[in-house]
Amino acid sequence: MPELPEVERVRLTLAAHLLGQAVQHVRLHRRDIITGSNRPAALLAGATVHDIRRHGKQLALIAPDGRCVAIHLGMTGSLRYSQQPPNVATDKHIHVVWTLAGGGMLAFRDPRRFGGLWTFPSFDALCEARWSSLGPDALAIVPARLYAALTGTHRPLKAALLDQGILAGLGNIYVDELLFQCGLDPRKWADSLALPRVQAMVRAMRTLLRRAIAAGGSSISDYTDGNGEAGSFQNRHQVYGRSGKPCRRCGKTLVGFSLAGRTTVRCPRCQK
DNA sequence: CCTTAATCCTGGAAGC
DNA sequence: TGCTTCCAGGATTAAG
Repeated sequence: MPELPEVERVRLTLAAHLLGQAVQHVRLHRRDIITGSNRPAALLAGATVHDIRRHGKQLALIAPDGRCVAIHLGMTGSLRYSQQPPNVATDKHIHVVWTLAGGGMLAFRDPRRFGGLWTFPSFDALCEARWSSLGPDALAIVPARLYAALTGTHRPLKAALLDQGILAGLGNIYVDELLFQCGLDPRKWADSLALPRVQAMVRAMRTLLRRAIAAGGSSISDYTDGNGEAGSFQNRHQVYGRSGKPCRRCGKTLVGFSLAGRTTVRCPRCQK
């Protein structure tokens, strides 16, 4: 499940292959994976990949003239670069394949299809239609902004942190990990945190996300980066997926429960 | 405002 | 072994 660290990994690995490369043609195997024009030019055919940006969990491939494709990987989406053509005949989940002038190929694959592509004539149009409804990126947000957002909502902390309109980039894995790092109960009210605690949370969040990126992200089910490489941060998870196991800090049994419609794990001793 | 539940979808795991 | 059932979850939407 790609969250900020995984999407950033994809961005970094793809940038190395795609920036400055011309898109020769695009092969679309599923129309309904795309919102907006699905004409080849809208999918960057004939253009150069000028920039690859990320906001929260979303990516955008941008052409010099501003044309862009926003990509959300959803649960099982992947973008993979290769020198060889992907085998579309045997893999029914490859929905889009870009062929680059240099011969490289980029494939968008998404078995569960919670992800998708959105095409726009300009970067401004993308921002207006999609990114403006997102909160600040989790790596860029300043404490005062997060404090104001949390103070303005009366919900469990976990529910607020999962809300992409408040903060863009965290999903179920990193919210649970962050709350453990902060020693905070996910059920605690978002509007009960004093500013110093939010300041500490932002610091912990940056550290957590940077470490996860450095480790290549978390490969839980089938996540891999743009080169098909798995990450290793799942081996360093403190709580996510560890319900019933001993807390790595205090030894007490970690407790799993449902919160905000999500599987949640916390340490009853370390998180108050 | 807030909540929960249903929806989309497939593969993997669990149960019988 | 082989079938059925359940479950995972990001984002959106509807209903309470």
